Amino acid sequence: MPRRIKAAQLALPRPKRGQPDRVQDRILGDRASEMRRAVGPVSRDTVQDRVYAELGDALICGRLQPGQPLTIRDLAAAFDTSVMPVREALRRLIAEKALEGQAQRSVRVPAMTPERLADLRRTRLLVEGHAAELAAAHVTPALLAALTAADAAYIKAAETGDADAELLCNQRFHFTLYEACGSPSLIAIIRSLWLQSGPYIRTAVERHSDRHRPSQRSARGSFHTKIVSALRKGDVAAVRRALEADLSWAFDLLDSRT
Amino acid sequence: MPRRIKAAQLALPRPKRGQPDRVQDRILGDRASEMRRAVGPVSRDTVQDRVYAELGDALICGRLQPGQPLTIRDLAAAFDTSVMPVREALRRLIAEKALEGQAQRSVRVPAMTPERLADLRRTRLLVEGHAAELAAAHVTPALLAALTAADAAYIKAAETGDADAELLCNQRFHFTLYEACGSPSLIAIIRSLWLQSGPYIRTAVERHSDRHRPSQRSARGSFHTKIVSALRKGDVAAVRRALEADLSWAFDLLDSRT
DNA sequence: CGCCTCTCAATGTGATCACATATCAAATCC
DNA sequence: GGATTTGATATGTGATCACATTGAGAGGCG
Repeated sequence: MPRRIKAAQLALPRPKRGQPDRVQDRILGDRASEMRRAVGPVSRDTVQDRVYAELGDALICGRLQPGQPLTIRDLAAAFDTSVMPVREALRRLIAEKALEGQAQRSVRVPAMTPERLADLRRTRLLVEGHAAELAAAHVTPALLAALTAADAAYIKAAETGDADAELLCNQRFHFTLYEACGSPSLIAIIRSLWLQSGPYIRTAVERHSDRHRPSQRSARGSFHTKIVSALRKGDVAAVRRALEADLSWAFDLLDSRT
Repeated sequence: MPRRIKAAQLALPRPKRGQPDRVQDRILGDRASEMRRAVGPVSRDTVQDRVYAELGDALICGRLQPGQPLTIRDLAAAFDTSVMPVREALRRLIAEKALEGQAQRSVRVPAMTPERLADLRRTRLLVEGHAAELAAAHVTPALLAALTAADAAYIKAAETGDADAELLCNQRFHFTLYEACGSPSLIAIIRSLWLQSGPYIRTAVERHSDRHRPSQRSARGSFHTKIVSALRKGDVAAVRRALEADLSWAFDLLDSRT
């Protein structure tokens, strides 16, 4: 378990040290940002929003290992900012249970225990299953097209063996489905659950890739395909069953050798 | 809609202005705190933990009105601290969707819309219904005793017409049940949902109290009693039905005249 | 009279300093 | 030699200052 946070884990857009400029200058003074501001009503990001988004991506994609400590000053150095944006970003992630932090103690990525794994599995089956049913209840051709494309992208990524790409495509497929459920509260809950289970899921995916040859790696893709075909038929119950099979497949990999 | 936060809304333990001491001195140097620290492994609270807890209570009990703006400096003055603890407490509540805040803009208690109400209702029925089923699956005599006592306390509070006491007893009854479900992730989700719906639920309860005489105010208590008796029989499905009736009763009051 | 612009106070965000606590290792005692 | 204590360093938390953005009201123009 690495004691220090490595910049590579965060996939930083640009560490760009040596220049004593401030991040807010780089972002707010950036020509691209100015253009975006002029073009559309884009919600003006703050620095802490960027830190939060980067850390969230790192968690969902499993670039941060369970149990790893995250110190404010190290992260601030990695993002080349002061401690303030990091403090608030960590506070948000702790509130969403994506990180755990006791008072006056270092923040850590939660450790993986069998109990926690079983708990997350049960809750995800409940919430994501319901979201899938809601989405299936008012399915549109546009949704089917988007999911078909996302499914194809996932299968392609899985065959290459690139775990990062595979996890990203899996995330896109699922959230394309969930965001069609029309329930902001459910979507927020699901996002929190993904932040919590991200560090573990990567282990499952890599374990599967190690065991199987590229041509056999599309097991999960077949679940996605089943979801799409059930949606096309309008079979709500079958959509839920296929989604639950997909989730259970990943969690079963973790249970088999924890 | 009040533009300024009134200290009474927060039920502050002690504003105690005039003395230029710091809150952390009052808390950490307090004799009671020192005793607690010596006695048990109590998680040492920080100032932001206290601010967070106070604001959370105010939200769940409906002392903050939907749409009301909360400014960092006003809250800091009300709590007699600097802005730092308030900033982090608000950030946590925003992350839990209990408050809404765009970048560079004031934090507000979310406004009540029919869509949001319907969304919260549906999600609460799903999640709290499931938690109740889990709790019913392994019910214990201790749980039954605790719920019976909480039910009695609620009915008593409802008859007095004290909305604050009634809401507090209702909260205690429900969370006594939910915490028996054994799922940390579900409990965290439910807490977030209560923070979100608290500002609206108070309206429902007060509306009911206005319409009915004290002797008729125990409508909700009868739902609680039904939950307990179903639990005693071990009838899981009936527990869920009774809980859903309780929740629907409150939300129906809001739908009837929004 | 209505709409626009300009200005100023209010407010959120970031940076930096100060300090108490936690953490870890070397030193000490039994 | 192992457990305990005592240092020094690391780290989270709170306070304060600085600054850009927001929002509303006064003033001016069509």
